[in-house]
Amino acid sequence: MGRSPCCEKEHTNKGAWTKEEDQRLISYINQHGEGCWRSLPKAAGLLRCGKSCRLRWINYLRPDLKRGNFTDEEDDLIINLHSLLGNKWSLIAARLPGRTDNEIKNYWNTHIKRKLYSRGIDPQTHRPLNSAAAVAPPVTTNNNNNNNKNSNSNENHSAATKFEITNGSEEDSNSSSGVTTEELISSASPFPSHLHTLNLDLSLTIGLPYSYNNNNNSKNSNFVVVNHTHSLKRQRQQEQWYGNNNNNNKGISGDGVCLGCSLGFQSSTVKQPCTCKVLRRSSNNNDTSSFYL
DNA sequence: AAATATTGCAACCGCCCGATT
DNA sequence: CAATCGGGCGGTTGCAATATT
Repeated sequence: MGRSPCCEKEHTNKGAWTKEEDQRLISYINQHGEGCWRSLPKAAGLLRCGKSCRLRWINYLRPDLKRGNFTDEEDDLIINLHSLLGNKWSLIAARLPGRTDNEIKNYWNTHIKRKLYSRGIDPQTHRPLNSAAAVAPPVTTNNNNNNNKNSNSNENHSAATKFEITNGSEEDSNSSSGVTTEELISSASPFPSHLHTLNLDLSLTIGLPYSYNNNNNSKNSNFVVVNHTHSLKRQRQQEQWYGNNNNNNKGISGDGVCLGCSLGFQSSTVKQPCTCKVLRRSSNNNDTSSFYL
């Protein structure tokens, strides 16, 4: 039954890759192409897990990677795509040639979050921070701002296209809604798909329902449980951005949700487990969320 | 200049899903 | 049909580099 194990874990290297390992991987893939990551390490003479090889290649060694700083246009595109797709980094990365999901994820966590916070926007909900815990009316995220040098006239798109994501958990809301991600993105953009990397001017109105509930999670539930524990690192970061929370409940806000949770932080370590459980409502069949573009 | 704190990012972990046996 | 794997993904961690005290 089944297959043989992926790799002998006790005989694999971990940690940072050496130049020699990189070279071996590059030359092997140049010769044989990508694929069959399971057998690649042995064939390439690497003492690495296939997964590790794949990750190294995709995130670092691939020749088509665009290294270096993100442009303002890329920033805006990431923000807009995130408002549509959430933490679907691979989908977002697919719209940014030369960028990897890992890179975008890191960039989001280290730069864009802060940028949005400084603008008074909750990076998880893309709503103004002071309305984060309330059921708020839709907020328009309009890219025709001062930073956008490519503000092509886009008014038709602002009003013309409406998406309804009608199902499921955040995991794959598109697949079960009848609207594919590709359609979603393509419809959102006034440009051909190959130009989505830049000049994408999404005037978004996001009307996700936003309420907390204490229901238990289950596969068929309409709710997604986000069980947070907060790393000290993130906690410090958060305190730095917003000031210390002097609440005696150590960050638990009045509605029973700690500040970190209410702000959408989802990191965790074993050091500081947070007992707070946030039930974040997802869009589903009975819970239509609309995007006005 | 040294110690300490913070930041950024590469890499790992663990889970999920479809494919395979 | 069940067990198992491969590939892929999102979340998290470890650590080097950098900034601050």
